[in-house]
Amino acid sequence: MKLTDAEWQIMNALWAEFPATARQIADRLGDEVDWAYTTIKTMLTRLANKNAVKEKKNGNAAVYEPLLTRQNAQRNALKSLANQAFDGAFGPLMHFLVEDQKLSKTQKEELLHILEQGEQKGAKK
Amino acid sequence: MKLTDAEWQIMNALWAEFPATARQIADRLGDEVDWAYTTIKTMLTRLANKNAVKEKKNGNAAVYEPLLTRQNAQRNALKSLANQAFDGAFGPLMHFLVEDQKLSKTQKEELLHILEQGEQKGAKK
DNA sequence: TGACAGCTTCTACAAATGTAGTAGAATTGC
DNA sequence: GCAATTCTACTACATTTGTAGAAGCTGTCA
Repeated sequence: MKLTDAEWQIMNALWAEFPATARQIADRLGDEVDWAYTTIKTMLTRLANKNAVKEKKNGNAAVYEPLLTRQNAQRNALKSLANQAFDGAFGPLMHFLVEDQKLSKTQKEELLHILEQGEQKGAKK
Repeated sequence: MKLTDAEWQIMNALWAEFPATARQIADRLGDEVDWAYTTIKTMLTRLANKNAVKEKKNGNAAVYEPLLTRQNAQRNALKSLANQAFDGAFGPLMHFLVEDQKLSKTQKEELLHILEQGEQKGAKK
C-alpha cells in the first residue's frame, strides 16, 4: 500500500487522533494546507477504497479511523525507498543516514543505546 | 527534485555507468522492466527537461549523463520521506530503522563504527 | 415548519505519470 | 547508391493524483 503526498497529509491528521470526522481532520489540517472541505472528503473516500481507512456511518455523518497503521505505512515507505534508491538494502540506507545527516550528540547517543539494546536481546538474524 | 518510480529506474541504470546512450540504458534495464525503447527515450527526455540528466549530441544519437547525483537524489528522497512520514525528523526515522529492521550483527557493528568515527570528528551541531 | 448549516455523493477537470506508436532523418552494410 | 537498421522528435492516450464545485439530504433552532 503506497500513499501519495496528499494521502500522507490526511493520514497523519487521522493518526494524530481517531476516530475522527472529516470535519475534525479538516480542522487539524487547517494550518498546513489550504484545501476545500470536499477535497479532504474526496481523499478520505479514496483512502477508504484503498482500505487505508474505515468509514463508519454515524447517522448522516461519517467517522473515520485508520486501517493502515502509521507504523506499517512507515515501514512500506522505507521499504519502497530502500528498493528504489538503495538497491533494496537497508544497511546502506542507514549508513547514508548516519553519515550524511549530522546527528546531534544526543541522537547519536540514543542510537548507540538502541544498538546496544538490540545487541543484548541477541542478534536475531 | 523529486523522481518518480519510473525515473528512478532510469536514473539507476544511468548512474551505474555513464555517459551512456539510450540504447545502453535500455539494455541495462532489460532484465528489470519490459519497456519499449521509445518509453525509455521519453523518460530520458523528461529527465533532461527536469535537469536531472544532460543530453549531449554525438552525431545523430544522444549520450546521457546525470546532472543529479545519486547521492543528492537519495538525500532528497530521504528528506522527503522524513517530512512526510516522520514529522521531518531523522532521529525517529533512524530509530525506526534500527528497531524495526533486524540488522545483522555485522551491520550493527558497522553502524557503531560510523557513529564512533563521527564522534571523534567532533559532534558538529 | 421552514430556513440554515453542515454533511454526503457525484461529477469534473487539469496536471503528472506510465507507456508507446509513427514518421522521418541519419547511419551503415553491402 | 541504396536497402535495412537505428535514432530522434512528436504525438497520443489511459490512469493516477490533486483539487474542488454542485446538488441534494438531514438535523436543528426559532
